[in-house]
Amino acid sequence: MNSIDSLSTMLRKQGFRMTPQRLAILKVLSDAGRHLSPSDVYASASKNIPGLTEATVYRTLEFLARQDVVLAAHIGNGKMVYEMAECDHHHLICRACGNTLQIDHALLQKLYQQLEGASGYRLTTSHLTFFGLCPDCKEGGK
Amino acid sequence: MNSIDSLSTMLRKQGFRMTPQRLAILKVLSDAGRHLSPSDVYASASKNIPGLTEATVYRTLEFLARQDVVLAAHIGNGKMVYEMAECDHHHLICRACGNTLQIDHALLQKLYQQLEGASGYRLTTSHLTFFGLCPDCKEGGK
DNA sequence: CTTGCAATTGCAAGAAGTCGCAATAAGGAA
DNA sequence: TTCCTTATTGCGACTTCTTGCAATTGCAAG
Ligand SMILES: [Mn+2]
Ligand SMILES: [Mn+2]
Ligand SMILES: [Zn+2]
Ligand SMILES: [Zn+2]
Repeated sequence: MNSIDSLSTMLRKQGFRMTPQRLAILKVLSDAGRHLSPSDVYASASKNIPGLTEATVYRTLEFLARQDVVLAAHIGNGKMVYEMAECDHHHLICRACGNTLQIDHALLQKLYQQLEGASGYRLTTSHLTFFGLCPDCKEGGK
Repeated sequence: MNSIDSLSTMLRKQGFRMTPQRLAILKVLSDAGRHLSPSDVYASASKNIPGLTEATVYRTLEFLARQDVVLAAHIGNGKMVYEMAECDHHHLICRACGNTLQIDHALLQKLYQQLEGASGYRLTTSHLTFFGLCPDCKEGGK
């Protein structure tokens, strides 16, 4: 649990508290290694934390996202999803068949610099979702 | 209502029906000229269509988005928003103060071509939301 | 080890959004 | 105009997500 331990230490230094609920939710996300919905997280984490409520799951996921510990995304299935913030990436999803592709953030690096230069903003988004048609679905549609 | 008339004709040709509900919702969006939430649309449109239900508003907005007549976005206030699809643009929003900036799609044109080339997908998203810190808020935070 | 404060939780109510189904009605054909 | 097909609506139940508040509890200080 090295990663979770060091995250805990870091968060405690910021004045936040590491409750059993937070640790369990962090462990679920860390073990899954993929996008999970709040109800996925609730289902797994409540096995170890019997009294856990869904409201706490929602608040914890939002908290972890604000601290840049997890990434949040709308991937078009009507539910928010979360995952540990490890590699910087984005998603490209086919509107027709749902096929998805990861896009390395490096590809957007130049655009980000351009946007920062033009706007004066400091960009912090690092988990975009692009939609389109995959090579297979492109054929039938057009 | 030239624009709505021509949209109606176009949609009818595709086999869709232009109901009073759809026309009223389209007029609300067209008159507003800005992002509206489903409940904003419902509040305005139900003045002219007494029996209108929120479920119909949600379904109509989703329908119009799928037909590329309106653009949908999550702009970070917890509610979906919609607007007529007129100029292609994106949004850059300050996480701290909420200040927003429009970004012309032309700035992303090159990235889109790059992504399409690398993935084989045909990209259809044209209403992204970027988050960051505006020049003012950047100072205090860092 | 105790104590105390404020961060966090559970609870419960409510807002936001989705969906199946039967009734309605748009609009093309006759 | 009338008829027919089927897209669309209203309804109601349900899922997803948010929020105020009082009770709990992490954890730092003594
Ligand atoms: Mn991801
Ligand atoms: Mn917009
Ligand atoms: Zn596809
Ligand atoms: Zn700002």
